[in-house]
Amino acid sequence: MDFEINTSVYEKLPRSFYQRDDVVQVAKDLLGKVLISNFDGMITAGKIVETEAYCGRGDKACHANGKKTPRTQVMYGDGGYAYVYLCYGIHHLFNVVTNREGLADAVLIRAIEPLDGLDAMKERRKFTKAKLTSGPGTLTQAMGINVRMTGYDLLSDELCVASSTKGEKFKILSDVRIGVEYAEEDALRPWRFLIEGNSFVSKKVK
DNA sequence: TCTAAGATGGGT
DNA sequence: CCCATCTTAGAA
Repeated sequence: MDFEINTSVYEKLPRSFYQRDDVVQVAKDLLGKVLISNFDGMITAGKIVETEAYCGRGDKACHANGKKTPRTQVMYGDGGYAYVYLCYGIHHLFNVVTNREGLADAVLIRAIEPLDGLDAMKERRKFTKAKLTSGPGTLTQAMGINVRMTGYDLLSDELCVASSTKGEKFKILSDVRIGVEYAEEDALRPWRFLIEGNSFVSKKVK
């Protein structure tokens, strides 16, 4: 499939999309949108098919749950910037910072359906037979996203999220978030969202 | 300084 | 099931 960075087809989401105060709604609205990266002369793009919401106030699963540290600083900034952190010393997980200055919410992007730059993705994934972009750590590797991109403006030309004018209809499924069992009662929040029937999600719901 | 834990992924 | 791998946060 051809993909062109053409504003008549793919339009960057405006800052106001990210600045909304309901991070759960933003997580749902990010499904179906297109994540685009342009690093090292390689353009890659994919449809977002799975997300998770994290709220900075009262959510024990969120890194910035009341605590402001060097790592979580960017989440306290304005919406529409990248928060990328290293997980288990190996995986770079990409989040979209949402809400306004001082309100540290974010949406973790957990899986994409590749649309463009398949060769670059496979090369970056070292041609393994494993999953290409179905998981928060694999999609970042495929798209060349790493912790150095923390703070990147998502309205930039290197890394951005755009809407497709195709307007496909789909049903949204929700489930508990993955890997946050330590968060006690907050682990039960059904804040993982995915596109029903899409085969590129990281895991099916129960 | 020291250390345990972690929003995972891939192989056995 | 097991483990690679290393930053971060919080404790001492």
